[in-house]
Amino acid sequence: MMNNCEQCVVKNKAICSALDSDELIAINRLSRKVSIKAGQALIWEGDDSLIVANVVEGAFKLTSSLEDGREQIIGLLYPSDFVGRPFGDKNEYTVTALADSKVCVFSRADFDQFVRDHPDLEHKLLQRTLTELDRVRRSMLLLGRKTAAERVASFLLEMSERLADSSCSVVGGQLQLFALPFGRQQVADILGLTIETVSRQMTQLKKNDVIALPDHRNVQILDAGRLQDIADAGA
Amino acid sequence: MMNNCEQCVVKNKAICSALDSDELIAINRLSRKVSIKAGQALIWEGDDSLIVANVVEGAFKLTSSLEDGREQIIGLLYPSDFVGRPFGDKNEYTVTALADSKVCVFSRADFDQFVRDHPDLEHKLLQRTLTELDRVRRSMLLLGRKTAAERVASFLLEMSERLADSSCSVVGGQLQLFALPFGRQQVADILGLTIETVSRQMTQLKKNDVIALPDHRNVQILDAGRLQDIADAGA
DNA sequence: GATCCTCTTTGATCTAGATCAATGAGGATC
DNA sequence: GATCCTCATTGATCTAGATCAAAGAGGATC
Repeated sequence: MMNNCEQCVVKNKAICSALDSDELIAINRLSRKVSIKAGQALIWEGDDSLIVANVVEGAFKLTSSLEDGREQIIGLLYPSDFVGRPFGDKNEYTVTALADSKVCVFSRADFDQFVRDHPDLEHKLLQRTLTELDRVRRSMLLLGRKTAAERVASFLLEMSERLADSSCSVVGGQLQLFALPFGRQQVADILGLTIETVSRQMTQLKKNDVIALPDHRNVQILDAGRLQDIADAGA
Repeated sequence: MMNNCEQCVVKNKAICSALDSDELIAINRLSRKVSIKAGQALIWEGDDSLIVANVVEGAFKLTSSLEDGREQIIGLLYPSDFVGRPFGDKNEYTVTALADSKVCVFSRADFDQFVRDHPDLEHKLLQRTLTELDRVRRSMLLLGRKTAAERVASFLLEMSERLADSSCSVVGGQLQLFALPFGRQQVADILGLTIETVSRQMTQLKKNDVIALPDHRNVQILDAGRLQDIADAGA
């Protein structure tokens, strides 16, 4: 079989890292690698939960929407992240590729069974889920109580941290120059704002020399302390 | 020992239901029952995660706040719910009793170890965490994209469902008359609104005969269909 | 290098919900 | 049953951010 776990690029970071080589061979038999084009959906809100997967390459957004088209991004997924709803019957959100991506897909039934038989794997999955829960709760404070300026500042700081491991010019665990993996509309959908408000807040930060914007996608943090102050209390 | 798990009121609903009687005896040795007065905190945001617990009686709110006092309720806990952050070093939120309550407390280190040795318990914990994650994500859509009217309607429906198992006059899995376990300010903190806006929305629903308000704490749903429509799209 | 196209910025105006300010309505306590 | 409380409602006003409406600003494609 071609999709061999042994040579998988995320085998050390994904939940599979809990498995030894015999177990990897077993789970490999249950999986198939699938390519997804940017914009294509992997899972639909409201559908039965039939598959779960590991992100191997690319990026995904997790969204939930209202009938009239209002959309909220409720999560982002990067390589080694786990996607889908094990041990449950419905998917409560849509998962869409933000860039051309590759995932390692399992049927949910197979996966559920395999997890029950491998407590170490289940433990990894629990840890991931707990971490994700913490992250999601943090964004509830942002969505419920923060102003537009605070939201944008918090977002830029989180992105600089989250993208940090994949690059170079790092100061204190934060990346000082980074490329946003999405456009303004999607930033707006993450922050519960409109595209215009996001744009205005960014230019404001630029005017105050807190950040620089070499182009639409790239952001450079000039004054991380100031940005942190704005994120926490709008100062 | 007095706090015997065998006679615990939540033993069939809490994660402990995964354990047989020998295991219950073992976990009993690790636990102590603690009473908490309404308003008292059990866990503080930012503190090291030293304890975890099961709610036995009462209710708790889970909050996160900004320096200037703005507060967001990011979760609610009822009897049989699990509290705390296992397998992690910090608590990211404060847990406060909303009513006089009882919890069954474990040291986090003991609990972590016990869970690792009992995969069925870990599985229950994972299921709970996944369900909670779904719930929290649903509220991200509410906080990020719903109007005040939609938020209040969604809230009333969720409360009627969540309180349903503990009472009588049920229609289609929903409780038609129920007592809110908290005041208007806390409803506002759940919905990311102000107390005045919540109050206005409630009187509006009353005027339109969608709900009745016998008194400040009690709510009666008169037209569940209408309420559902309002919750989903503001109709 | 002109013509699209899509995405972003900027400006003007509007409005949902916040804020400010009384007023009402139980429920303890004396 | 008067005096405090605390909490909820109602009203008047204000404002952050939405909405509406142009104008830039790259990149593709020809």
